[in-house]
Amino acid sequence: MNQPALGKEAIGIDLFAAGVASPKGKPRSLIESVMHRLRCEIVQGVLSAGSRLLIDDLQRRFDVSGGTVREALSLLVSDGLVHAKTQRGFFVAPMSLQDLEGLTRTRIALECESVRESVKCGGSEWESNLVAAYSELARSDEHVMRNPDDEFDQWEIANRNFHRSLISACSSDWTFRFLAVLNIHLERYRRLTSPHTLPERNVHAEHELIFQSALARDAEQCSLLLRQHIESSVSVVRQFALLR
Amino acid sequence: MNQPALGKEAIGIDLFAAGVASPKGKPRSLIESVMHRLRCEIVQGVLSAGSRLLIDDLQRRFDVSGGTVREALSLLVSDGLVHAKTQRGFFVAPMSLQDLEGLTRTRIALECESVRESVKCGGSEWESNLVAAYSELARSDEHVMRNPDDEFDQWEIANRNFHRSLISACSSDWTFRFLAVLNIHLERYRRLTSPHTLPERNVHAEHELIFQSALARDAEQCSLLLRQHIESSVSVVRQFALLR
DNA sequence: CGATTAACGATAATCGATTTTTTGGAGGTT
DNA sequence: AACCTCCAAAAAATCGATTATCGTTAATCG
Repeated sequence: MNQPALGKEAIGIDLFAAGVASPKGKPRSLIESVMHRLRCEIVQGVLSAGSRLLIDDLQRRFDVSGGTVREALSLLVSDGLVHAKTQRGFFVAPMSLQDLEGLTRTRIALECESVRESVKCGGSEWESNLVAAYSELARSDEHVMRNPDDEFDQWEIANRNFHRSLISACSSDWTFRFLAVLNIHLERYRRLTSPHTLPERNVHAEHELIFQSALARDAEQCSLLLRQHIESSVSVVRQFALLR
Repeated sequence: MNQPALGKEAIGIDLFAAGVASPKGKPRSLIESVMHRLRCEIVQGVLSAGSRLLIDDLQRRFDVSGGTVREALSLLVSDGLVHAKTQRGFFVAPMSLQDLEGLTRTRIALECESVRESVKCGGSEWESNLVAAYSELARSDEHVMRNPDDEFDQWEIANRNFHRSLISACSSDWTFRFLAVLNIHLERYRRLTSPHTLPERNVHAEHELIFQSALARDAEQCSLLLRQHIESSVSVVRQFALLR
């Protein structure tokens, strides 16, 4: 019968790159293009959290019809970057410390459990992917130290790939999907606060330890380090209390 | 500044009832109404997994314009019940044993971690909600034994409320949201297989044990029982191998 | 003077028509 | 038989205009 197997061309949430930098080919439709541009603007903070998304404005700004804008926005509801209220339009998802904490706890639940399983059952393919992702990230870590502004997009990609590689051995599509959503949102917080956290805590050292414990197949240790890694990034934000 | 605090009227995924039976008030717009009807049909299997969702058909069937259908569909992408492919339309999310397993594992990661925390930090309000939800479920468990067909919707609600109560003490909105999504999908599988699993394994007994360990504040035990509870429901499906 | 209602302007929701894109052959070529 | 190319039907994407709804301000009433 009919079993389309959900190809990579499915739109909506895309598992392969959710944030600003998208490796996906050229947009295949206006809707997709508008959706992508909106997503970037939201993640980058051009459209500020909580603000209203007026169809008319967007329609003029992107030079498309209202219906197209509406549909792009509806699709963006999928990854929670946009909220829709009946008869009152669309809004950029608000940001708050509470939201960030929820984001973080949920991420920990999913990612730590996944990494535990991956470390246990990962094969050689998993291992080599992980090694590759790690060295790429190590390179990016250095670059971003020098010129934070230029290299930030690249670092985001490398970071995402590293974390994805860690859990790629045996995680379900659903887990990937949710983590992708969480990561878009967390990226938004990172971009908001990154100008203020320049002399970054030693993220690189944390990554290295996680990487080593993964290769050493110490599932519990790896999971624990990962948890601390994820938690510590939120405490940086909390210190600056940029939110509310 | 602008902080709309995301009221309960937000559409898209709704945390309060995701499946067939929705306690939400009357739909406030055509889009919402179409969205809800489509969601029901998909969850109940009227629209079969993997099948194509033709705008023209739906438009005629629901007596609304194509644009309205498109937007309802776009919104349904949010909870993964509908997939959108650029220039090729919309599809009902496919079902497979693999998907079910992913759903289950992801649910376990989220729900078991959450219940652990809830049992630890739940106050008296949490406790009384849980007691209420449990007795409601116990009642439904009995009813559904007698006439499975009539009472199934009601049981789904009671079941959902019980599981939600368990973790309600300190779970984030994100966790709730994701669990709501997973539950819609799992409900679809339950409805698909429930005719074949009539003499249900003793679900009630499982719920009771979980309930008791929660009240006894035995977080680890509760989490473990919950994990087994969730796992065992998938193995039922696996036996019947209804999928693929 | 406070409260209730009426009228208005802004904006979301909806539709029907038009334009592209995809799909599934029919026929012809190697 | 496998592989193109071209064509027409089907379907999705897109638009511009119309209608319904909300929130606010102005007017009215007790």
